[in-house]
Amino acid sequence: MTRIRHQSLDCSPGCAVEATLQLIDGKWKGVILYHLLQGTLRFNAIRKRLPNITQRMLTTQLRELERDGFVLRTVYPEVPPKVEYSLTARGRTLEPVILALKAWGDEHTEFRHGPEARADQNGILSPAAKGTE
Amino acid sequence: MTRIRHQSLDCSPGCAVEATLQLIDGKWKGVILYHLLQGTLRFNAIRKRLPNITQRMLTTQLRELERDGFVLRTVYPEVPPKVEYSLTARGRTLEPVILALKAWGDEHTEFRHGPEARADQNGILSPAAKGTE
DNA sequence: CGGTATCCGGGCGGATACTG
DNA sequence: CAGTATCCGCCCGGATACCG
Repeated sequence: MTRIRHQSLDCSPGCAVEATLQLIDGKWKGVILYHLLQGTLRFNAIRKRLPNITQRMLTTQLRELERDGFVLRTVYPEVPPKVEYSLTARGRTLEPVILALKAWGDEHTEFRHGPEARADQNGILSPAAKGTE
Repeated sequence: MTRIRHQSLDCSPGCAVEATLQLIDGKWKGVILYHLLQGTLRFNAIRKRLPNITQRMLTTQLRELERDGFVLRTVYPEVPPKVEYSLTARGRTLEPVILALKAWGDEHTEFRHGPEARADQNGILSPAAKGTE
């Protein structure tokens, strides 16, 4: 696994764009990073924020983020186990990128798929823990 | 088709991040957008900048970008045919996002596959410096 | 020149069951 | 609680051939 996808990075100067995209690609990585920008989270805490992600996928994506040096995984040898995920310094350098993505989405995306998806028992964390940009 | 991937956008506030990512995802879209930021390009002109993209893929990605309202396709009824691609106003709103991706890549990516790929026949934008390890 | 049509392998990611 | 293991469908995207 490890999200190889395909690594033909022999493109032009735009190469850097591709390279970055491949790192935060993966269907869930962007959102995970976004949530971790707001602070350390436990495994199931992240799950609550991504209602549709499967356990397997969350693990996979987190492992890849960890492998890429964006996320720090801290295991507390307790019973029951407790694992916390936080951003590394390198992970935090992605903040402008993530925020740019979010800003654009907020500005130009309309969510049209009925009102049912708006039901969200959140309030877990302050959603505006950071500036709008 | 059209890059459906999967549209379970019922995520939390980070949803906008996902939404944006899905639009510029697709292995080549980011780079294509990047190059089009620099001006109108003909089909084969784009191909030259993406040495590894296949004709089919370039067409597909351009069609999706067009369908998403990012790219304008102009056909000149000549012989031989001439088709130009340019960004729409909406497409240009992605500029900060693309530039954020490129900036991060320039700063944090090392291209490890020999010095041959450093040959850029055009310093269109700021080529910036490659990062340290 | 700028496509389209078709075939096809592989990875991506979902579902489910089991573990420490 | 926080995983791992396994099975498997489906989409992504490459290769190739042909068309206006």
